[in-house]
Amino acid sequence: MATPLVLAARPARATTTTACASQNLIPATSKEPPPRLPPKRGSSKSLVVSLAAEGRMDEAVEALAAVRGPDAFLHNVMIRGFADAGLPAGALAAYRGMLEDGARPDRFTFPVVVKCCARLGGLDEGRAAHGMVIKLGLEHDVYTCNSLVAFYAKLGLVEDAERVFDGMPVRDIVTWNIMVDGYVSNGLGSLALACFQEMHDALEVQHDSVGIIAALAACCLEFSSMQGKEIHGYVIRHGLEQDIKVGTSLLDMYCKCGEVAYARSVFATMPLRTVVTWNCMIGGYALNERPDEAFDCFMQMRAEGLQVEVVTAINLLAACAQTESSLYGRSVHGYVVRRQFLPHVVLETALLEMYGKVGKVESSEKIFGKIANKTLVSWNNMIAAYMYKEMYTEAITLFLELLNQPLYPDYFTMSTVVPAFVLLGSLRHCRQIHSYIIGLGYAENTLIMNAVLHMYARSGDVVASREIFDKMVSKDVISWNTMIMGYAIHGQGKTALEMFDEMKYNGLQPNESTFVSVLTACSVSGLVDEGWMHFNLMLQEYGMIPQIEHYGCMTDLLGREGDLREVLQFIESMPIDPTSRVWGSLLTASRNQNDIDIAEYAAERIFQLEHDNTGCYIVLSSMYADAGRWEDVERVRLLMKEKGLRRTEPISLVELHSTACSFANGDMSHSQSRTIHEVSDILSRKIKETDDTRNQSYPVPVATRTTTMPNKHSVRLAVVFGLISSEIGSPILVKKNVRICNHCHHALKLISRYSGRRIVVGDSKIYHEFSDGSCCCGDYW
DNA sequence: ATAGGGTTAG
Repeated sequence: MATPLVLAARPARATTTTACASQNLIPATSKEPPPRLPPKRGSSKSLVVSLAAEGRMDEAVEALAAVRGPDAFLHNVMIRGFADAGLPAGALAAYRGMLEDGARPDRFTFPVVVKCCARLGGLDEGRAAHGMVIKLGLEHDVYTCNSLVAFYAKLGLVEDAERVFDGMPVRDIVTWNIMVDGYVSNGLGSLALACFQEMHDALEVQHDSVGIIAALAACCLEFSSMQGKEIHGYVIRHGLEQDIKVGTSLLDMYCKCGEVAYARSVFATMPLRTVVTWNCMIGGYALNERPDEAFDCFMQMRAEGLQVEVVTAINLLAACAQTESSLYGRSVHGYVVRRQFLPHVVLETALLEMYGKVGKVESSEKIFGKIANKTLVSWNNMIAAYMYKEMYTEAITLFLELLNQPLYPDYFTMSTVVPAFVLLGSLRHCRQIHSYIIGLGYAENTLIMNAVLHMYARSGDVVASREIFDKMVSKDVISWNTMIMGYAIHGQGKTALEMFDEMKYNGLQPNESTFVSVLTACSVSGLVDEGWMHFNLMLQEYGMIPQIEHYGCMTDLLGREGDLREVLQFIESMPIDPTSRVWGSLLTASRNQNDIDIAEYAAERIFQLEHDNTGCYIVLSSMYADAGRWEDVERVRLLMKEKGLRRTEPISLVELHSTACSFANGDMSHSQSRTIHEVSDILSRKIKETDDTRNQSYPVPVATRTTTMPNKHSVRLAVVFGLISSEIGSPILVKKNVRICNHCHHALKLISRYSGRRIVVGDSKIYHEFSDGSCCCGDYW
């Protein structure tokens, strides 16, 4: 638009009269620029038309007022003028004015009006317009119906969109494109592709780029590069590959379907690329966990002189998040500050996520605090950042704060925060979060209820898990896997296997994870034959090649049997390189058999893979201690100190009716600590007296502090406190963060007998259910 | 004077 000369001569920022006066372009007495005179117009009608076309809507409204009895055409001009000027609310006001004027809307009115309703998310207004369309007999107009289909699809009302679509006597290519795109934007990839196919058969004309782009987006949703490749073939056959947007969409589709090589070749053969093309390529590398290639691509982009934009930075940050240090991320941060890209919610969220993933949670917090209008994604990422640093209390606190916001937690929120409740190990909290979830209306959301199932099972209440499971409307493989695993970790192997059969009976196809659950059940419950049977079943019946996790379970299973040489042989014959988890399984087996030589061998292998495996040092050290090899205990202690490793402080949490109490080793902080310690001492003495099993009384060296004495272990204090503060006969539930030592395991078996209580202790891997002198784990864990 | 298009966080 041409600016009046008198203004153009003014310095940009000089707005005072003196500045203007000094220029001597405006008379000193005039504070306002002279009124702009409209160019000569033929009539008041054409004045409205030209003002509306220029987007000068205030003036257009005035001009319209001067027209006597404006017709539908002129009203349409006004509506369109507002819409084009980015004022959908104004357009709707103009439409209402049209109705008040008694003008009859026509086939040119509704496409714009309905589109404005869609943009404003105004469902009621859109429905009213739809009613008017029918009243005026315009329901067969293709343009009008197209806008209605798009409107309903955009508001997520796919069925309404389909109803309009189905009722159309004539459809054009745009109708079909809108329907395909409508399915895509509602996450219905396979319906979109079916519609795209149907369109192909129904229309005589070829697909255009718009339809192709929508169909490619559907392939992304379906993670189907196969169908994407078919479309790619169509594109080539019909000469659509020259279209940059089509090329970019193809490249994006390949990236999102994990086919980086194809994406790269599309990229390489594109005659022209836009910034968006580069953004997609950088984002694609990041998505496929190839940060270095993302950086290379970025450098190349800059070398070609392209301007970095916000999306480029966001995609680049995803790559930075995958590097070890915060170095790259910090430099991108500096860059976006210099370019003044901030504030920008998505960018800030990407920054906080990046800092979270490289472990700089304070930086995340700082950014989070500054985001003016946080989205749910911002909250989710901040919670995830806390979780990554194992700051569970902070994660939960933030989650509770989120519940006070006008935002609704989604699946990502829940799946991020539920593990915090799991690790906190408090059933009370589990029940709280469960009721929140119901309150939020997620009771029938399979993904979220799966997380809840898992949470209860991990927190010691597999019965609650089962109740929820039975009530679930639509169970998927994960629900079954979770339930089987729930029984597995509670030592109920038989029930787990029954669930597996029932799952198959219900027509569900087991996947790799199902077998991890099944094999875990067999190993925890010592079902050796069943374990082997299912291990073989994997390949024979389901054509699945056992993965390292399955071998891990088998190692556990064999370790139970006792022949450590056999376990070692099994590990060495595996077609996959054993991981520290597998060697850890051998370590556990050798600890149980008291074979220090093999334990040392396993530990060595673990240290080769993970020099900082704290648990491994602890097991080794306790084996040395049991053997009275104090100089070796000291050696391990020094080694850990050298590496800067500190053992995870064991914490045990006991759940009572109204509260949960946590205990550390040798804990004296509780108000009843004296009594607790006294009772623990009495029990400890009683155990030694009546010990008629394999127990050798442990040597307690002078050098060892009281806190390491087994009867001061956190789990004992928690159990004793549970015993003295709950009703006689009621079960005790304790959750601890590290595995239980054999002294405590032995002691708890006997305590369960003496007290006549069921004592349930969850460690970091499984649940031990002690009753009447034995444990469901069969003394192997 | 009328409808529909590619890139962004988990």
